[in-house]
Amino acid sequence: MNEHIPAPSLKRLPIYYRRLKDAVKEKITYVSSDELGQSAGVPAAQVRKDLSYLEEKGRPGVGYNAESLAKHLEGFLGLTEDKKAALIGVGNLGKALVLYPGFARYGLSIVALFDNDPAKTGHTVAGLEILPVKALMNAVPQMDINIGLITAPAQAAQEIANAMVESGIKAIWNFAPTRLEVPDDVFVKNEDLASELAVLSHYVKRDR
Amino acid sequence: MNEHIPAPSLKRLPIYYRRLKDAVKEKITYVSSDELGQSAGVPAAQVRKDLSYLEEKGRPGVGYNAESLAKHLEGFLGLTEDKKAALIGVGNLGKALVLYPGFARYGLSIVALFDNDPAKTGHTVAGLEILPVKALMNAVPQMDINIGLITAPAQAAQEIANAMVESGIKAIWNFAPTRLEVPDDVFVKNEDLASELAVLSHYVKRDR
DNA sequence: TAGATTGTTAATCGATTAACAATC
DNA sequence: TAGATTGTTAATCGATTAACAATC
Repeated sequence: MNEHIPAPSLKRLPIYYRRLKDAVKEKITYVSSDELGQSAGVPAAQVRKDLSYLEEKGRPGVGYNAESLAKHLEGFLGLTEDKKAALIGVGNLGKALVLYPGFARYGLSIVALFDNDPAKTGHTVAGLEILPVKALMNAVPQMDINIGLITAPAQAAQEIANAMVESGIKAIWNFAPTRLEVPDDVFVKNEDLASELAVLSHYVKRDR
Repeated sequence: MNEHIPAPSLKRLPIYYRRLKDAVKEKITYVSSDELGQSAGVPAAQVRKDLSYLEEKGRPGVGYNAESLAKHLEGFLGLTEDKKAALIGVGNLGKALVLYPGFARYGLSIVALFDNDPAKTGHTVAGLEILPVKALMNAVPQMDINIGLITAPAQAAQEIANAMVESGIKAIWNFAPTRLEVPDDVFVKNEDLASELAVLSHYVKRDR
């Protein structure tokens, strides 16, 4: 209830959210924990446990009100707040994330691009001019940026993280395959495609 | 030892691997579990436990032989085998993954692109012609493809998965935000950026 | 030998799941 | 009322961590 929600539960909430939005679109009023569980591949009990960390309650014998729970999740997950992000490292992955329309649905907009390569600065991607990293310091307060995306090579990542921290960013989404040293009050979410690939890779190898 | 390695352990192995390769580059012969742990943000005991699922042993009082353990991990993770992938859904995310050079390092090469949008088929990305999805059936055995990447919209994902299964693909990396129904012998790794974003988002929201 | 670090066992921690009274 | 499904507690499961004898 008032406990801290575990990360695994938190990650399932957007899945439930999508299922609820689908239900709303189909004019279905109530969705059961069993149905929500199927969308995420977990048992109904898990869903109920996950939702027990929220304030919203279901109706015994009926299920959860799709519209109301979806709204609640929007608030809880912060989907409606406009989260503004700066992206540093405009390589292929960086470009893709800028052009990826999927983030907007979850309230994230990338509003500024940075790169230390002079061959890149000045150019434009998705209508945004690529700025030198030293411009970050002013841009963060000015544009009200609260998230930093690192899509630069591993060697450059720590230096970029330092610049982000210095500029006042408190949440970093790190796509570079390296561990970042940051102060305790800065949150880092590492996204390591190689780690994920390892699981697939190991499976494929075993398979023959 | 002969137990099945847990997924969390498996995901840490590529991180240790990178640290070992760095050590090799710097001509360091031995690396301790403590050093490996620092690169992954876990305690030394965790590293030793993770490595206990492999055959390779460390030397008490000394550490792990960097070159030898790196080699072993390459084999265990299947990094050296050329894993060939077909990518279906050549939108922004799809394009990015095709152009992303990071995969090659882990033995994955995307060798064929598919899309059902006739406006896209025939065009070329990274030297690969985009083919209609119905061409998958022949391409998989012909090109020895063993992994399928789905970067299409959610609505199209299940149909694409069906085509992949029918063509003989046994491992699917699904970037579409939906759960796929597949036979038991097909492995699906879901990659849900919205789930990951939820963790960041929730943190940012709390933060103010 | 003394110091360092391993491999492994046992203890701990935290997440998942089963079970069921409460309730719509 | 009968049937369905919730919220929550307790049991289970599995991963992490501490501890330490073994060993280089």
